[in-house]
Order: sequence, then C-alpha cells, then structure tokens
Amino acid sequence: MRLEQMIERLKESDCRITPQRYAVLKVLANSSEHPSVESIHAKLVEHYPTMSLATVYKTITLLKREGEILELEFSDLGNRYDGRKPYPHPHVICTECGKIIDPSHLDLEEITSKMMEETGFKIMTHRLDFYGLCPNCQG
Amino acid sequence: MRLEQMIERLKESDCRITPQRYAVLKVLANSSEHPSVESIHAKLVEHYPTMSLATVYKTITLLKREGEILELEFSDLGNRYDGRKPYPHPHVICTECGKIIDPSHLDLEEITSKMMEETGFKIMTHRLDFYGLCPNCQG
DNA sequence: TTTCGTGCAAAAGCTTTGCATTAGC
DNA sequence: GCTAATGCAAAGCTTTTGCACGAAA
Repeated sequence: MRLEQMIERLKESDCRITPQRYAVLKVLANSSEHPSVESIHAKLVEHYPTMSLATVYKTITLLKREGEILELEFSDLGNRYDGRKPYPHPHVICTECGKIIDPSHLDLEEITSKMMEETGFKIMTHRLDFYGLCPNCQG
Repeated sequence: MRLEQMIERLKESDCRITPQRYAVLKVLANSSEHPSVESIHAKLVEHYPTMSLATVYKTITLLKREGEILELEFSDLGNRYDGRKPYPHPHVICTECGKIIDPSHLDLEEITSKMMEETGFKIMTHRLDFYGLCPNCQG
C-alpha cells in the first residue's frame, strides 16, 4: 500500500519516521483530491496542534527528492500534490472550483518518442492537464 | 502579423496604446524563447530607463484577459509567456538550462473528446509539456 | 550521545495593489 | 479635459531558511 511504500523509501534513505512525517505521509497516501500544503497542514493541526507549515513543506521537499510524490504547479490554485500516483499521468481540472481528477491512463509513449526524434531532447517526463468545467460547475 | 493583431485587440477593448505597452507587445510578438516578466523588463529598461516591472505585469495581465498570450506556469523557472501562439500547444522544456521550444503541432482533439466523455467535464483548453535534456545539456 | 527533525520567526521571491503624477485620446 | 496608464513603494502570498530546542536511534 502507498503509505508503507513511502515509509520504506524514506527508511532506505536514512530518514527518520517521526510522528509528524508519518502524519503527512498518511494524508498524502490517502488523499485522492490532490491537496495543497495548506490543506494538509489544516487537516493535521486538529490532531497535532504544534504541527508547523515548515514541517509540511520540508516533508514534501523530501518526498519530491525521493520521487514519491507528484507536484502539480498552478499559479492560481497554488501547488497541489499527488502522493498516490507519483508518476506522470493526465489531470482534468475545473477552472471554477479547483477540483482535480485523474481520468483513466493515456499512453503517451508513442507521442513522446516522436517528440524526442523531432527535437533531439532526451525526454524524461511530461505533464498533461485538461482545463474546463466539472459537471457541478456547468450550471 | 502578431504585433498588429495584439494592438487591434487592445484597441477594440478601449485600451490605450502607450509607448510602454507597445514596447512590451513588440517583445512578446517577436520572441520565440518564451520570455519571463523579468527578462522582458530587462530588455526594455535599456531603451526605456523608467519602464517599471509593474507596467510589464499589468500589460501581461491585460493580454491574458484578452486571450492574446499564453501563460506557462513553472514554480522553478517562474512563469513564462508565449505571445506568438496564444492557443494551447505542446512545449518541450530542458530541465537543465530552462530552454523551451515548440515542437510541431500535435492534435489532441480526439483525446480531449474522450476525456470529456469519461469525466463529464466541459473541457476548454489543455496543457502538454515534455521535460528532459536538450541536445546541449546531454553531455 | 550524537545526529537529525521540529517549529518558530525572519527572509526571500514573485506578483499585486494603492496612489499621486503623467499622458493618451 | 477627462480618464486611463505609469511608476514608485508598500503589501501580500507562498515557499525557504536559520537556528535553538527537542527527540530518534
């Protein structure tokens, strides 16, 4: 399961599993709504009143370095995180309410090969986002 | 040509074409390297010593509202802008030197339709970025 | 016991805003 | 002349950093 995988990876890199880190990992492993740093922190402060924003940021930096989290950068919505599927996959984003969902996987292998051929780049990863209105916001 | 198109659009929206705006538009219309606000400003200060960063930001906000510019959000590289092709198109980005190029157009029509069917979203636009090493940075 | 992590507050970027001055139209 | 745009400085956000204290192994 995701939580165990994350913990395993951090231990392999000689990181300590503190209660704070465990809590952040747990939220990331169990959230499908692509939370922000702010929302992770808000959720945790209820149970760990001293939990600081800096610790959430530091844990996320750590997970990014370990490749255990996917960062989605948005200048409007702020950065959002996907701890369940830390590999590139498409997202569908509502420009009205900020909802982000994962549609079924799309295979971009072939397109990626074509891009490498055409540009000479050695492509390592990609990002594919669709923007529009979710069913609720189409009123 | 792009510059004239931008000017036309701003005039239609009753915006004044000041020397400062004209200068920003000119840079955006003629740059293929997807400049940042900072680099646009740096280029212009040489000729217009009083040109302020705020004015560049305000002009870009205006162009975004008018749909005459494409904003590419990156938390590492900072936001970058494409004034030549203000519609969605793929980008190939070097993670080493920050170079951004436009490969030939890819048709995502069919994929977009599939996404709409699957998710119920009304998709208006998209973003597709490939990340890797450009030929120069592969040493 | 030694090293690493936490949490506070301060700093750092980047972008936006308020407001008096200046300049299009 | 009326109204909008400029440019400065200040404010706002998000994210990072420094450092003393506390906790993990």
